[in-house]
This record gives sequence, structure tokens and C-alpha cells, in this order.
Amino acid sequence: METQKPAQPLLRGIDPDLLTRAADTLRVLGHPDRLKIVEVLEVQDASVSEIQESVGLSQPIASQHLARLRAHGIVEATRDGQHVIYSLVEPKVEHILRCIRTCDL
Amino acid sequence: METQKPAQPLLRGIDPDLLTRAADTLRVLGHPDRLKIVEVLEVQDASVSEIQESVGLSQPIASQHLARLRAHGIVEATRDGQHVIYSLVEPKVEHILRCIRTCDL
DNA sequence: CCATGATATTGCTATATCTAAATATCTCTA
DNA sequence: TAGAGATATTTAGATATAGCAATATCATGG
Repeated sequence: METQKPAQPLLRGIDPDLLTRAADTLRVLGHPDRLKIVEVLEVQDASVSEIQESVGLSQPIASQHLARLRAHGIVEATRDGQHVIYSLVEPKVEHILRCIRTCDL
Repeated sequence: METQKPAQPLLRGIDPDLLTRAADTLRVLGHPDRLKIVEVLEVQDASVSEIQESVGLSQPIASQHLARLRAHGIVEATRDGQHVIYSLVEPKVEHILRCIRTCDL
């Protein structure tokens, strides 16, 4: 029996893994500083020090937030000499940002 | 040489309060069970016991999640006799849900 | 009023997250 | 290779959150 549980009348099946991953992504984005970082990167790619200054964060804090964003595949990093340039991985996040702006959320 | 730029060239101004509130909302939605609850309510309003059964939660857990969702204005509650019927406050959340489904998030 | 079903709240422990400070790693240049 | 600037990691303490069990409140039928 593949369908072990027939009784979920009100919950239309969304892949539990997808749902968990979506929840993770929402939680990662659910921090003011990380949201600001993503907005900065939406305008253009930026180095840690640029992000740090734009958002107003200490260097370690900025780096930590970026590490978390990267761990969840929201941003990616490429090295350019001494600098590490961060950028949004995909437009998927921009959809969320658009929602945040469009809806009053 | 610390060039203390008073401006924030890369951060286009989004009201900090709005941003904080958006982050809060994302964090509240960033839980698999609460996401499921919202999806159930997207289909139709439901009582606590219905939600509880659909999502597969204990009664106190369901009530706690609903309390948190309500505290953030995501859902609202109306009494119908013994039952408390929960419903989505506004379509704003549905936009988020659409993003989650549309984008791979 | 009393009993009962439905919902909410509280107390507690475990775990996750936030922040800041210190330190480590990497890269370029002199 | 040494030094400096840029970035990353580690550590520790404070706060927040998750989950559970027990209990409290609320509304209805009798």
C-alpha cells in the first residue's frame, strides 16, 4: 500500500520535503538584517565589506548572516582577489521580495 | 582610513518597521506545521479540532501555533458555539503561498 | 448548577538562534 | 616571506522557540 493515509481531507498534498524546505527558507529570510542583505544584493552584487557598510553590521555578523544565506542556497559567493562577491542565486528570492513589497505582509 | 559614509548607497530605503514586520511574518510562517495550517485554511475555514486532525497535531500544539499565527495577524478566530473557527485574515498570505508553490523557493 | 466536549494556557526541558569578541584563514603586495 | 586588509570561524552567554504534559477556561445540554 503506497497510500497509507487517506484521511487528510483539508490538506491538499504538498510534498512534505518541499514544505519543510520552504519553511526553512522562510525562517532564514525571517531576520531583518538578512532581509536587508538580500535587498542590497537585489540591486547589485556586493562584497562583504560593502554589504557590511550598507546594512550597518559588524564584519563577523555580516559574514555569519551571509554564511547562513549561502548554506540555504539563497546567495552564492565568488572570490575576486581579496574580496568575496555575493550575489542572489536565483530570481526565486526576488519573488518573495516582491511579495513583501506588494502585499503589506 | 575609515570613510564613514552617512548614506546607504546600496540599500534603497524600505521602512525599517515594515522590514522588521515582514521578517517577523516570515519567521512565523517558517514552521512546517504552521505552513500546513495556513494551507488548510486556504482551502476553507476550519475549527481547531479539524485543523488538528488535518495537520496531525496534538490539541495544545495546534492551539499554540494558531495563537501565534493570530498574534501576528495572519489568521483570525470567531466563535461558533463550542467551536472556534479560524480563517485567513487576508489574501496577503495567499500571495506568499503562491510564491512558495510557484517558485521552487 | 453540573458534566462534558472544545479550546486555551501554563510550567518545564531541550534545542535553536542572536550577538559580540576573539581568533583563524585567505590573498595580495612590498 | 612578512605584513596588512578582507573574510571566515569559533566561543560563550543571553534570549527565543519547540514540544509535551497538566491544568484552566469556555460554551452547551441536561
